[in-house]
Amino acid sequence: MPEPYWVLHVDLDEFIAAVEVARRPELRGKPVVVGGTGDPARRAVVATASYAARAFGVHSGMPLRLAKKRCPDAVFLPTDPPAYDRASAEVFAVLRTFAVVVEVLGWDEGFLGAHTDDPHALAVDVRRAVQDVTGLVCSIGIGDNRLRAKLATGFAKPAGIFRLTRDNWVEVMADLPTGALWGIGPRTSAKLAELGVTTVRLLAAADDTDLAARFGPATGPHLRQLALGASATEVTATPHVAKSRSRETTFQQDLTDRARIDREITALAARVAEDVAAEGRPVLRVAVKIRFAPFHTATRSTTLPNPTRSTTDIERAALDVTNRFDLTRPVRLLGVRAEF
DNA sequence: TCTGGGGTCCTAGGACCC
DNA sequence: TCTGGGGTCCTAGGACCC
Repeated sequence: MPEPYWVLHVDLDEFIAAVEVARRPELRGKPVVVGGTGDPARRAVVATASYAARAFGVHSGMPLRLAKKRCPDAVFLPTDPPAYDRASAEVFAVLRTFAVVVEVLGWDEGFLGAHTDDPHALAVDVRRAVQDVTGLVCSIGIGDNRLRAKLATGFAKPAGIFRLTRDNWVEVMADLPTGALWGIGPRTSAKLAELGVTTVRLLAAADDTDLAARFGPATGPHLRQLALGASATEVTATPHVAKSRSRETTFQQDLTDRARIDREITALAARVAEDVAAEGRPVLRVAVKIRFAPFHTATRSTTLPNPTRSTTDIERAALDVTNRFDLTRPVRLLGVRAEF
């Protein structure tokens, strides 16, 4: 009899903070907040907070200023993406030593597809190997599909292993708010609540026609599938091919000078062109993103007359698109994106 | 609590064509 | 006369995730 197929979701605990602590052992166990330049007075957010800092109510995505307020004694560190790239590569190298298919989801998480009679034993082995080789601690979710494996990890943390399948789905998930599902965020959760759908159980029992009317023909019914715990099972090692490349900057002081805006757009377009050149694929569209003070975001884009890899073409297109905005309001962020 | 940076996918309206 | 219906592309925005 063939061994059953399992999906494992491996997720590093407090990854970025853990990488920083690994090279500064004196910080172990202390509140550590990594984000921006490490200066909590500047416009930036928390990339990762250590568990000790989370105890003070600090979490990812929170403005550094607020993190400083909640946890004044925390050590604030700048982000160092190359260091996280290296640590991530080490972790995935360990995962690939196992007889599994490895799919990268991000710096600090991935899926494993495995044929095994004992997924728990496999998870124990993987967790030990990752810690032995890299010093980093991970949690592992075991599922009979991708969604359940991913959600299981949330119950496994920190440093644990949890199994979520069709057998315990209702018991574990049914009474949780819809926002507990992977793919339902605050907006969708609030809209569902307007329909009286507050829990996973109620969403699972909702009417597809009603959901389609509110969320669109594909998204509506898809939401109910999430509540049933249904999802794809396939894990693929095929490397991800980017569909776009972008660069954006939030300015410490809002921009009002038009010439300055054009210079910044040109610089961003040049950086994007550099990234694109490394990719070697021609660009089909160019988009510009502008966030006006206090926080309203607009985008404009254009399909290029001809596919191009040329820096000047990309810069010119970005400047043309920029011209289509009303630039009388102060600008907080500028971004340029190239699509393949 | 004044909210980064880098991505992806879906929706919807209008243009345009047959 | 002022009107069908389907298909596809373009564009802007919304929402989500790490």
